[in-house]
Amino acid sequence: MKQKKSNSREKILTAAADVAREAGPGNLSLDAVASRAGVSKGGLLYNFPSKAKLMQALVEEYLNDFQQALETARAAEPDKTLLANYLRLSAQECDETKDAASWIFSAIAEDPDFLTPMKTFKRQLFERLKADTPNLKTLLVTYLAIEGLRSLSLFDTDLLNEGERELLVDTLLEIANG
Amino acid sequence: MKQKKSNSREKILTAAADVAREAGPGNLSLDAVASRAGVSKGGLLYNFPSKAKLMQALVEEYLNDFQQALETARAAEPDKTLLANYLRLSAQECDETKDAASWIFSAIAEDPDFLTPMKTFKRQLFERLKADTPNLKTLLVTYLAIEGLRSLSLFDTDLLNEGERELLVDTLLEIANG
DNA sequence: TTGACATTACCGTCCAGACGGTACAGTAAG
DNA sequence: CTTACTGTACCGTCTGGACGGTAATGTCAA
Repeated sequence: MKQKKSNSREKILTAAADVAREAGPGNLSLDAVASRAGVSKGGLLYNFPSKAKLMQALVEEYLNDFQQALETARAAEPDKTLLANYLRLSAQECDETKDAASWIFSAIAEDPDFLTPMKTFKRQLFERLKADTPNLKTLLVTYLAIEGLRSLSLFDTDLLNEGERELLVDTLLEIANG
Repeated sequence: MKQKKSNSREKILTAAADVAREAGPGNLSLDAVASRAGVSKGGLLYNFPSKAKLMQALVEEYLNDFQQALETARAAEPDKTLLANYLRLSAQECDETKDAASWIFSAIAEDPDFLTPMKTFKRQLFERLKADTPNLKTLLVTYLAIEGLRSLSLFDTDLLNEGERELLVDTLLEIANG
């Protein structure tokens, strides 16, 4: 019964991400989100009874999307290892969505506990990777490196140029497949 | 002695970091910082004319400390490469200061531009590393991996156990020296 | 030495504005 | 009648920071 929902929910969620990016992570107010979404404040509160619920939904949606993308990638290239799929998908995500995940800082500012689902998600995925990857060193180095890349993109630090990023990802995939 | 030693400044700075950690990044209020530092609000505003200045000082102090630690480490072990020194120092920093840098999120919530000094610092250091490291692949992989480790510790994600972290750092140093 | 003034380093209060959230009446569609 | 809102009015709280003191510490002239 998950599939119902008005399109307002989706509009509000993307509006929240937009406001977080444009107004800054600390200025994510319900008023701003509502007006950005073209919805009244009452309407927002109807869909998300509190700011906390909105944040929660933001995190859950993000996690869902990633999971789904991972499964899709895995189905599309079953010959590749899970690690290789994960690395490529993450690199791609960092590449395209410039700082789309800036709302994460809003969530942290509101309450760091909102990240708990992300942590458990990461832990589960890491366990899966450990079970699937024969060489622990390989996993550690490549996983952490891609985590570093994610960190740079999250903080909007353009430290690497195009060539360097490409070289890095290629190298990581090489290591993962070696 | 031209340098007036008002120890209030230092007290306030550490108090700010403490409050950020304990009350959460989004609840860093001047009142809380002042009372935590054992200083009145007026006194706080005397030392830091605005919240923005306080944040700025926090960032600058952090950067100064790191730079100083790096130079010290370099002087102590001149035979090691700059990269090796950087990796070890960063790993150590992630290890001991659990989530001491939680105030960073406060700064971001206040205004993401507060991170600009950190970005330029990183860029300069990275340029230095590039000039000093013959193999670019080596630099990219190890630098990003340590950045990943820093990210995990910043977000307080205890993904790796003691052995894994040790294995990772050893491997990185091996790669850097290989 | 002393008295007068200046600066430093801080105290404590007050306030305007922003924000999350509530309440409630209305409405258009199915 | 229910669902999914709109719109307005409102409340309590929190927060940055402006402001007016004030005690201690210099500084300097007589």
